[in-house]
Amino acid sequence: MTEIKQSSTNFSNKLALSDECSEAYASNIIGGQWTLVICSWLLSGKLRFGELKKKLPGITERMLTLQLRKLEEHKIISRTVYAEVPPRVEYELTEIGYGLKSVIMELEAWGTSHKKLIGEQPV
Amino acid sequence: MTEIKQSSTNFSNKLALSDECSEAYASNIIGGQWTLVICSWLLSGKLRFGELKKKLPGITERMLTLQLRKLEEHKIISRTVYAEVPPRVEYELTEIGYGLKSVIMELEAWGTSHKKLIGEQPV
DNA sequence: GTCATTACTTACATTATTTATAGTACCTAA
DNA sequence: TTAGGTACTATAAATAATGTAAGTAATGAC
Repeated sequence: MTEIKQSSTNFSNKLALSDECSEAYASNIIGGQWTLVICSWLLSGKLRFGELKKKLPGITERMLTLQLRKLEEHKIISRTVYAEVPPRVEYELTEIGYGLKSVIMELEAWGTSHKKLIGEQPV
Repeated sequence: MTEIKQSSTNFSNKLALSDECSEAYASNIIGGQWTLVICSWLLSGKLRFGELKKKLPGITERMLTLQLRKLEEHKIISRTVYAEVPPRVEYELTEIGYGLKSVIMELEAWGTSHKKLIGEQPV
């Protein structure tokens, strides 16, 4: 967020990886702290800024804004502003955004079984 | 890596999210810069430290070590040391680690189509 | 004795991401 | 006139992740 330093090694590493590995590319896009959770909420329908905020306990408005902007920039969500007062802004998954559904489901399934495995660990 | 500050807001946010969202949990585990790429290389068989290093242009030994340690800690890979000189260490996916295959494939598919979509964007 | 090889470790520096806190514009309703 | 709701923005600070550079142990080849 804020500003990325395009001369950093980190930047060029990410670029190179993204270039040759689609999974690294995808991970860079959706890897943010709240990104996937936002998407998974949006999977069940459009939501307003304030509604998302309520669903994500602990997120700051700044973080939510940043993540939404990033998602919008990557065409994963669309943003609709209604010229009302007080303002109303709705966020909705785009088609490619909705395509994340299977990714999210796989991740969720894996996460669940991993949690279970670790939980079973003999102490 | 290094040390996580367990009193930070970030830490408790991650904990809370991981707790209620398996996809956020999974993302925390495999979200590292090189994690998925390492796993995807290991999907096709065990590899030595030096072999991995060659396959990941740009990674430093420190980073590779850190990521491997983290993966090992999460039981995603196993580490076998052969008492030889010079030393030989092999890394291999565990069963749960191998379970990441479908996650990786979904991510890769999504990444590919996203790349294509963005590439088509009218300038 | 010296060098090469391998898989690391250590100390430190830099960059990136996340959090904290306060403030803004707009109109409405009291 | 004042307060209130909504969706933000600005700035600074804290935390986390990554990178740089150098060094280590063991042993066999020379």
